[in-house]
Amino acid sequence: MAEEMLPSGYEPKDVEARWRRHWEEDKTFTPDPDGPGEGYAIVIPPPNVTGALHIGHALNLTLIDVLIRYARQKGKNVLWVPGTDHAGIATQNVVERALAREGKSRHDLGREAFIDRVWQWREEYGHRILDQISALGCSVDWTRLRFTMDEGLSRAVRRVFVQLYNEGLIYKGDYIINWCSRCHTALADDEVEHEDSAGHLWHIRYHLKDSQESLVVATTRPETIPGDTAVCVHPEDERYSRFIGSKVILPVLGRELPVIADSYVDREFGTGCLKVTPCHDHNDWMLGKRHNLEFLQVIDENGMMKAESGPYVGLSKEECRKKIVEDIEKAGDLVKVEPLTHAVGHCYRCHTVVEPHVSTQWFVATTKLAPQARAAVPALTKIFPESWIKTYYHWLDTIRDWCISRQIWWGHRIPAWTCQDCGKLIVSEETPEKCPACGQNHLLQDEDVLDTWFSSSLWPFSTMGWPDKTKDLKRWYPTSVLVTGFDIIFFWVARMMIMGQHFLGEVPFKDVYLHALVRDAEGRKMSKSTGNVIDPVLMIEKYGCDALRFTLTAFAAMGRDIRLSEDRIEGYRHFVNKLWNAARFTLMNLAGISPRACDPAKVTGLHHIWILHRLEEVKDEVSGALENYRFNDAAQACYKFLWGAFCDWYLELVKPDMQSNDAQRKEDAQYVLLLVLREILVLLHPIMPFVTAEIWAALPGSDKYPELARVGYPEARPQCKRPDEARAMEFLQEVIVSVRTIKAELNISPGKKVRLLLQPVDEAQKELLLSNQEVIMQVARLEEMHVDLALQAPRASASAVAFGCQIVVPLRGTVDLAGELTRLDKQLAKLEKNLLNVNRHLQDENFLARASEEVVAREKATSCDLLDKKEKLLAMRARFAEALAEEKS
RNA sequence: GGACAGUUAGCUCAGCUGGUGGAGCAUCGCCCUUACAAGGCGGGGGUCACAAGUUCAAGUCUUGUACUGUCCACCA
Repeated sequence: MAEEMLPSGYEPKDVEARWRRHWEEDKTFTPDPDGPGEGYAIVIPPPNVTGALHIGHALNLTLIDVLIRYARQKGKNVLWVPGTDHAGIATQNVVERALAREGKSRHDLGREAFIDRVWQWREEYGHRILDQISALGCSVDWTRLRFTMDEGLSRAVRRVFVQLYNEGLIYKGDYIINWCSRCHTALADDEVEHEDSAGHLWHIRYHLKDSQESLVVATTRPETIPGDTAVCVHPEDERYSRFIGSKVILPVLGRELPVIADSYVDREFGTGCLKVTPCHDHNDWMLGKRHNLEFLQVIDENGMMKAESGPYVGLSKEECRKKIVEDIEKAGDLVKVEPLTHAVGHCYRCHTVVEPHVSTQWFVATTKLAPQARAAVPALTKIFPESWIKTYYHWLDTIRDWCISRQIWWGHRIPAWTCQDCGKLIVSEETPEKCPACGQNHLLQDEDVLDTWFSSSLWPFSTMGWPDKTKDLKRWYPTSVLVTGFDIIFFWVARMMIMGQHFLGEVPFKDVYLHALVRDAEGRKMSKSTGNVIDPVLMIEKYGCDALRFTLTAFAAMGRDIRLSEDRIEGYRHFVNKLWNAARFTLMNLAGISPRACDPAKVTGLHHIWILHRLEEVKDEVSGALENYRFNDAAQACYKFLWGAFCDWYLELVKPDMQSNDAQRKEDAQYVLLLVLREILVLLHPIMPFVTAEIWAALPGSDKYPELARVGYPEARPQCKRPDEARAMEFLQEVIVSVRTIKAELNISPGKKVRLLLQPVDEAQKELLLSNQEVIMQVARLEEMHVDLALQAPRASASAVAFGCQIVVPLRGTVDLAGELTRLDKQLAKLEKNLLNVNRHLQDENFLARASEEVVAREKATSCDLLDKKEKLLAMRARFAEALAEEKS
């Protein structure tokens, strides 16, 4: 590929496909655990196997890939494990929907056939998300691809379950849990989404048993009345204190209920009188336990009223609500109904209203495990941005035990068996042959499967072969950083911390970087129903992967959401194109040469010294930014350097060198040009792997050095840091810009060559101007340049001042002379404003006394410069005004 | 009810340790200058949400207010 000319337009599609194939076949990203370099590992947040790449994944994966590729450049031994999650409920739902289209339910198939069907589905569609990860250019190690239901990972799940059970940290019990009657399964607390919804507050009269008096309770759920087993008031509520200990009659059903007192009750809310339904409300459950109340379940797992509800048996809970309100109204006990907005729990998967439900479930005693995970932050694991630490603490501080059993089919089946003969519960990694207690073999495995997040919580070590003592684990655990969205800090991050510490004795990652959410241009969440999704796959097709990646990186400022719209991606495609064209220019001028050894610190030529100086700066900026997860800064630094310095200035400045007959001069320029391009390609490669790799391969002599994905981060070149020369270059740039501005503002065509007269402040400046005369003349488009320490400028001239040097462009009759006066006045006004600001400080005694010497000196210098410039401009303006007046007369 | 963000140019956002307000896009003017019109050059545009405080000096630190957003929480 070497030394070919690049085509005139960058065609991402072919290029990307070619490099992807190459990297995969070459196993470029498969590390050797015995290889050199410090270990650096990131595990992918495993996307759902049913998923399609959305923009959130794209952001997440891009940022990880940037870190991963950068770490490789820094000589680390880098592992990125890819994989997918079996996503229990989500996947089951997807397959069930497919079945429904055939008019079947999973029950028609039966458990085994259904699970086969899910595996089949995975075979067919599970690679889609993986292909998309690849399309995004992720440099994962495909040889280590994992799936949470793999044999190895399943073994890890069983090992963890059994050990926790034996340690008493997993237990089985009757509890009130969140029940989704559509998914037909328990949900963990954080799988319930609370949403405000408009409801009603029914005020209902409960008559006292032994008196004519009554209590009015307020409820949002009258259908649970049959399950009431007490009425509760606040112990210090004077309105009700006399009723405590007496009995009330349950409306319609007529049962007797005790009146109890508990400070849990909010006296301000409703009537201050609460009906207690222990089986159908989390708080009432708590009250029931505390006061030893009866537990009466009246709604079943399908949302239907049970026999215990008496006359309402067989109704749905919605029908029951209507009916029971009618009945109470008929009896004259409905005091009033008021509208109420309150939070109602919904299933995070299917959005059905969640019903608190009492049932037998398995739990992990996270209350016991949480303190260790809490203590690890920030000592062992740092969280970026820090603002999330509090949230992390708060969640662990208020955690309840984690309900891990799910009444679905797709997932890790709980490794627990009950002996049908003697009732013994056996928890074992392997399927037991017979009951260890009675020796019979009538064993029945628990029907439930584990919460998907159970296997996810093991991901950092299960993917590395645990529980075996593998080389990978030794080398790469704990991982270096976890990069993920803050939305799964509880689901996933905290639980990985818990499991990692418990089973490996070490936190699973040293850093956690929580990135933002990607929103649409209006700041709304992207969702299919709103129709505002930006499909990353489509963006890659339209604009190329590198443009998408650069956009996401450039917007990834810490702790802030990203508002993305398609035209931003389109905008950054221009940047990709700019790089491409800069490379084309470079190659044009490098035809036939091969890189030769040369000491860049010895190169003469101010523009070379300057660009090499800037290159050192940008190298520091990029590495500093990436090491602190400041992705946007890294992208910005590259952008500014490539476009603002390299393309806008340097490429223009070397053109005269390239046309020169001086072979040495041309060679030097070629050398520096190639060097700078190569290093900027390396810097950009983590963000834009494809276009940079493609250009790299086309550079002269590319067959002699490794491909870009294997090239290290450029070494610092301290001898090239030359701030004084860089400053001198800035002076020349300002001279050139001044000429351009004069032309533009006086309507002189930019291509029109003009005469330039310069009056430098001293010999050094004069020398500087003279030695760069050719460049200035070309870039500023001059026909003549005259430098004179004692310049006698013609009065009819446009003028400016840069670094004290007077810049004069004599005007001929063709231009609008009056324009120059307004131009100068505008400049003077701006100058005056600045001067006022600076002098306000300098005239303030407090400032002079208290500000640091350094600052005072700087302000004084600025003031002098401004004053000098002002005087020079004023003098020029005066002479010009005279000339103008003469001309008029 | 608690916690956490955000409020800077028409739009989207940078601005880390306090020292004369930046970028991209958009806009206006001039240019086909042999890498790039997906481009070049130049210009215009901001009492940095509001108020008080600390300081010689505040977009930057403190407190409060307003609005926006997110998360958590059992108000029946």
